[in-house]
Amino acid sequence: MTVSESSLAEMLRARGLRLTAQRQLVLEAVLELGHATPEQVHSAVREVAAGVNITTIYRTLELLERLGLVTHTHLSHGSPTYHSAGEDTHVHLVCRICGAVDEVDPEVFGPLCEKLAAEQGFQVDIGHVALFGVCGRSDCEERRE
Amino acid sequence: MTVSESSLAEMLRARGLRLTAQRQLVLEAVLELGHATPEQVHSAVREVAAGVNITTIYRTLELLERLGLVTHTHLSHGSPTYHSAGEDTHVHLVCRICGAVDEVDPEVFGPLCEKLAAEQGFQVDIGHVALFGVCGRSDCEERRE
DNA sequence: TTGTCTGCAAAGGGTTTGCAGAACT
DNA sequence: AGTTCTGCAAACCCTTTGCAGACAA
Repeated sequence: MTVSESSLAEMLRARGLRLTAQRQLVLEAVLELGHATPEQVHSAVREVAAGVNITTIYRTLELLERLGLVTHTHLSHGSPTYHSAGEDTHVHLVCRICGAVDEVDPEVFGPLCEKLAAEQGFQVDIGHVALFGVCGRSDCEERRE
Repeated sequence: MTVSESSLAEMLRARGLRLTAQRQLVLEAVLELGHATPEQVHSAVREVAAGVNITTIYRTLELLERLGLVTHTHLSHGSPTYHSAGEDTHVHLVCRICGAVDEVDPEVFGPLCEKLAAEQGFQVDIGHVALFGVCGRSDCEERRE
């Protein structure tokens, strides 16, 4: 995490941009939360710095995405969710019943991606994939959100 | 198409609901358009019946979905797209560059689904799947929307 | 100091809701 | 006639934009 913090400073500097408390806090929040909507990031940041505006969250998430530090995915209806764009790329499994979001190794997608590339010339963007369905949890129904 | 029309009447009647011109038009539009946002369905319906309100489109799409006649998917940012819930289930490939939406046989997903079911107990909802990536079209860039 | 960043307020797009009149059965 | 459905208008949620003051470099 501290690694990303310092690289944030460097990446910003390299582009003539500035390191601010807000930017550090937003990045930290995304890294900690795992999958979070702008709203959730906002809440997390607010716990540390109450005055931060939601507008800043949106602008900062966009910036961090341009810098390649985070990515977003549309896990279902409504707001997108942001997560770190680290090496640990993963595919999302979203449960239609309870809303749980599981992650699976993109490895599982290998054969499929190759097939699509070969037959359709389509390059799948693995980090952006979300599969909807029903999770196998025994308490799935109860967890319904 | 006429088949769906009459079954629409039956399905509605069976639930004490009513068949209206608007409902027939919305269903027709979805069937014809293939993949359409509420906005696009609205435009299509308006060409036949000018006075239909966007509110009615939303309410009708929701109804048709409850009846199992159509489904929706989130192909990218913004509005969802609706399509018929017929037998021709398909998976969507959305190009991040030009926005094209291709369809592929869900067959391709068979092995993956089995693996996820076996290893994670997750039942993938095939009709709801959208994969993002880059299509192989030679004129992809130019088609950019 | 200088140009970037932030907060605030307001606008914008898409979707939903309340209500009274219109329409289906 | 009795309900359901529709159109209209307004409310809502989420996101973006304009602008002046705050702040990093």
